[in-house]
Amino acid sequence: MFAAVAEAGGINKAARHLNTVQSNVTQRIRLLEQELGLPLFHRHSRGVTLTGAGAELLPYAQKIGHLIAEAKRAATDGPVPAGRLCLGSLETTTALRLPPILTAYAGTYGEVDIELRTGTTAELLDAVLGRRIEGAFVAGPLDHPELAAETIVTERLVLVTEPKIASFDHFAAAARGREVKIIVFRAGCSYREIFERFLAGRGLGPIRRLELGTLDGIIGCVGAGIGVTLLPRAVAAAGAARGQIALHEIAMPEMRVETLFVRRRDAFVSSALARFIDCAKARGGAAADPAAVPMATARAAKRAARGG
Amino acid sequence: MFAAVAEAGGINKAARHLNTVQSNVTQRIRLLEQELGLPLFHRHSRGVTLTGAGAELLPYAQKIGHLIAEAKRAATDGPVPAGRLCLGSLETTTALRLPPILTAYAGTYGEVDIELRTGTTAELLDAVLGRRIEGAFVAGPLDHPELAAETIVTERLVLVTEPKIASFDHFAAAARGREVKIIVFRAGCSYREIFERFLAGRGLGPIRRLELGTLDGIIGCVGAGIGVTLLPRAVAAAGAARGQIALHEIAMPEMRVETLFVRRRDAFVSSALARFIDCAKARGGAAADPAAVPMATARAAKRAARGG
DNA sequence: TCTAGTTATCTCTAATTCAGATAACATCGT
DNA sequence: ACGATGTTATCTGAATTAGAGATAACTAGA
Repeated sequence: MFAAVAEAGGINKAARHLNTVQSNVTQRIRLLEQELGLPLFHRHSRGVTLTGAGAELLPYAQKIGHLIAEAKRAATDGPVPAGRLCLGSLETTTALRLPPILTAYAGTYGEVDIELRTGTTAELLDAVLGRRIEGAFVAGPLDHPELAAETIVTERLVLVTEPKIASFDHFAAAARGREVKIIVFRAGCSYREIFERFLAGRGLGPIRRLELGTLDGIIGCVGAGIGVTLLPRAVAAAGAARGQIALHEIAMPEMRVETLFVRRRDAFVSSALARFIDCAKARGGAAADPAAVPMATARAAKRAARGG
Repeated sequence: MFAAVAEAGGINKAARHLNTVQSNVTQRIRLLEQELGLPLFHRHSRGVTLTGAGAELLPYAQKIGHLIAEAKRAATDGPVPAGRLCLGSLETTTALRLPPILTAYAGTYGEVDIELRTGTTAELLDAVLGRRIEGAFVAGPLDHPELAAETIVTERLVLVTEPKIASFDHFAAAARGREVKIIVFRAGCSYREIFERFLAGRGLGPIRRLELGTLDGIIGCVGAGIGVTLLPRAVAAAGAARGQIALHEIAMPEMRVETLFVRRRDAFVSSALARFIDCAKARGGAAADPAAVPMATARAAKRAARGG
């Protein structure tokens, strides 16, 4: 309750947030101050601010609160995954990599309710650090002392064009000085940033953007010559094998991107989360291919994508 | 309360330890189990033992308990040292090094109640790790991830004999095959172990031991030819300067001993403890010399000891 | 001056905690 | 076999505490 008041900046706001009334919060803060023998807040007309002693106490209160919540989770967690699992993922990863992972996981562990939110790498890392989600797929590389990361897949981005473009040089020649339309998943997609920097560095452009929500939509539009895109090779390979699109390797280090799964190092790993990470590592390489039936054929789809 | 029951191994014992009655503890454990929806203990006629879920919960409960205690200390701790300071020290250190530190500290910070317990290095480390004391003087070297250590003094042990023994070789010649009487502070004194290993390694002995509780007692006995001892050079130097005893250097790495002050790395450092560490580092080199008046002359005593 | 925001305090009810007494059970030693 | 001694579970009434509402007092800003 003390932590809630400190974080809300006022007893009233904290009371609303705690689903109780102001008088109650006031009383209990008063009792706490009495027990410690010193004031924890300065009261003024716009709320409260911490005193020195209060500032000393706050990190302990927060840690204690987190530990209590985590203790409950750890104690009630059984060997068989169950309960709610809150995860985060990049838009791109959600569309390209998550479907086979989720279908396999949901099929095996039906007792788990998965809650997924999408965001940028920065947003997701913040959510993980703030314990709002248990883990997230983000773009690497990453080095943070409080986070544990596992590489799910390392992929090579290739330029995807309509089939009649024979090589990257053809594309560059055609695009020089002319408008380039790029097709991306959504704003904030990390591939898009890489793509735009790449084009700008080559003096290609200006750029126009077209946003599409599905992988086959993007491949279809690219195949029809509406624009170009940047996709992991394995993801686009099936389309290329069907002659729908053409792939062009780009020899730049930025074209190697890795997808990581991150979680707080000090947080409890529920069995639901542990099995999810297993699942993600096992099936991370398999892309969502519209032609592939999810469950049993995920492995076959992966082989096909690589071979093609 | 849960943690107390788990640690005591029974509800009854825990109740006594918590200054309450058994029915109360039973009730609250029952409520906790009800809240979590699973049993935490197996009940049997000799008390209780943890279930799997209980074992998961215990470390959290302990951590939470420690954090609550520490939060109180951190919040109520002011910039001016006050309250109780629980420390530990080796017997030898207590006798040789602590007096000037304690008198200086007690003189400056009169509001602090110091509680001191003595023990071996292993006992003291265990007490620090178990949070029963805030810090302790122990013998180095030490490498433990949960402990922070500061070197208080590095000293060189010398053989102390009656004045008429001219050199170590004289002593060795006289002692070979004959009984050697060594004078030590108490069983468990780390100097004693070093000394006995050293004598055994040289084939000297057999050994007889005489225990004395004070430094000047030891020096007096050695001076009277009753036996020999091993002391830090700085400690024995004043006696040697007065011609009471003779010192003999021994060129062995084991004769370098360091005294460390250790504390838990993750524990809150009260201002009382912080100032004590300052004080110990500043005055750690000064030995307790019976001729020196503690307070103001501690520095002078140190100079004299070094110079002699 | 009035309004909208804040915290402090009082009061009454409901919930919880506490301590004691008792019951039920197992273990050990005679 | 039986009692002594230990254990936990349960019931009960008193004491304590938490909870919610109403009101007061205060401040900043319009």
